[in-house]
Amino acid sequence: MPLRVYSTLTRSKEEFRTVEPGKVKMYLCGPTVYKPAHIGHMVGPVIFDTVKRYLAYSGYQVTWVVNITDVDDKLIVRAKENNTTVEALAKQMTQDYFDNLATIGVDGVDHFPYATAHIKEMLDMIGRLVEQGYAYPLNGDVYFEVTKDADYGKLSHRSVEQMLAGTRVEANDRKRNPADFALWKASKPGEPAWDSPWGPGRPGWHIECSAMAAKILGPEIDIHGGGLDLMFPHHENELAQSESCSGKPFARYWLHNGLMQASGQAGKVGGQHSRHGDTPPAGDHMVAAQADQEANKLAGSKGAASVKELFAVQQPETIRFFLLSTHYRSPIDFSPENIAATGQSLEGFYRLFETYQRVTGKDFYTLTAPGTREKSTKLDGEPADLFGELRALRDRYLEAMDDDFNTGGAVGVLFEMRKALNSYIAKHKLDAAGAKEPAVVDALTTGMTLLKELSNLLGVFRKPLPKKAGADDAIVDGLMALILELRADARKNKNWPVADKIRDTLKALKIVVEDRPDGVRWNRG
RNA sequence: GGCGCCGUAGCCAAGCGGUAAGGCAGUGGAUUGCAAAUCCACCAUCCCCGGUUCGAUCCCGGGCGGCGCCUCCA
Repeated sequence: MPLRVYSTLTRSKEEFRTVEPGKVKMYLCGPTVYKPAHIGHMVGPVIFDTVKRYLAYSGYQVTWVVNITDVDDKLIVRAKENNTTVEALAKQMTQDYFDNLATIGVDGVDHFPYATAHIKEMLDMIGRLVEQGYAYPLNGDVYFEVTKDADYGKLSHRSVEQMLAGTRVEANDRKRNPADFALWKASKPGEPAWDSPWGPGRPGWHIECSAMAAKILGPEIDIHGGGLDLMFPHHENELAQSESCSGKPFARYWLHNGLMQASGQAGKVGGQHSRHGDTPPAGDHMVAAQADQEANKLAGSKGAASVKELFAVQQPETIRFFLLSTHYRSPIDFSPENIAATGQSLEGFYRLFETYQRVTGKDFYTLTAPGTREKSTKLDGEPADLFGELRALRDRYLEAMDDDFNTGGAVGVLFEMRKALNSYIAKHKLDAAGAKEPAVVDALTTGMTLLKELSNLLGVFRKPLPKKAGADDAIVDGLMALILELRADARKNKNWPVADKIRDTLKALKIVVEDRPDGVRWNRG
């Protein structure tokens, strides 16, 4: 099965064919760097990082660009609030963004172009649009004239007439059409400004993506990504500018990811109102509805924790897994409970890695797994039952990913693979004392290598989890060694009450003690 | 008002024409001094009503319910 992707442009799944054979040009709308990133800002990067991994695995040479918007109204406002400069604020927040990407394992971005470093390219593009009659200057501003673009609205599937009816498009007499949008904005005193043929000003919101994508990737790209919320107006406008300027189709596939949603408490209040039967005053209803909406908008909600705060209490790997456990186009309900449930479900994998270590003396994390589909782990010969099952699972995994990057389905297969390997270990009593058949152990390594190969594609299980311990490690280790030695003595003498008391008391302290055939294991819970 | 999305077990979540993957939780069994972990087994007819079809969770129509965008929020 060839790779198929869903494009917003056609509202359907299409076979994936690149502009240039074997090469993929991918652009993702990046952040406006005016405040610390929250979880929602990680959704796109994690998804498209995974997309890139999968495309590379499938044999493509991928170039991925994510822009950094470092000039914008929000930046100007916030810099003023914080008594700093736009430059300083942008620099600080860009670093925050980079740190978070690294933490959550997004390392496939090839270029991070800055808007302020591409003013010239933007002005060139605006100039061409004006020359070609798609744009007009007006009192220092320059506007794109939507009616000049015959297929304007094709991405979000709306027409100019539709947009005018019943919308709140800002009334502006001076514009030729209310839907016309700014390519260039004349600056007010004190605002960041660049010289232009139309006077000092700064770029409009959409032009930077058009200009930078064209500069780095060329006028025709393969994949354009972004959050669903950006589809209109941002992507629609970006598309209009780019295609009007170049006369070529801008992006072959538009991929929009679903948004992160906070389960809103306010919504429940509103719902109860209506269920109780007494009609709340219209005003209250409006307030409840608004509060509800606010609660659902992570970006808008002031309480949304920064990702850094989140990483402090949740493993970044858990968050990444959480984001990939559902299809990228679906909205995800963010709640501490949901994240915790994901963390819980990952425990079994870490257990398996430990078991593997015990059985073979090898570290799962340092296994070298094949990086391409062509060279995928060999599963020929014996044991036919295990290898046969793994082959089937691999097929299902790749089938899921080939179907519009269905990471949710792929994650499910990973769980089944875990079960198959655990089952194999149990069947051959590999985790028990005694000599083991080398061939049987080698087969396990082959299976684990496949697991590594496939989990690499999701960007998970790449590195051991950081230890939970604090600075008192040496002391705790020493004390634990002593306590467990005393407990071992008690057990030897079949003094179960003492042994169990030690284990139970430690458990209350969040230290889990397990008696294994080959010795005792303890862990901070 | 316009453009869309969604409704699968207690929760999360694949499947989208041939009688429902997986995970968490739960239940029974194996193992264990007892636990933990692990293994084995069990655990849903897919919001409702019509239609198309030999056959629908999956297609079409109509409801009901939830949600997003149209506001420089990723």
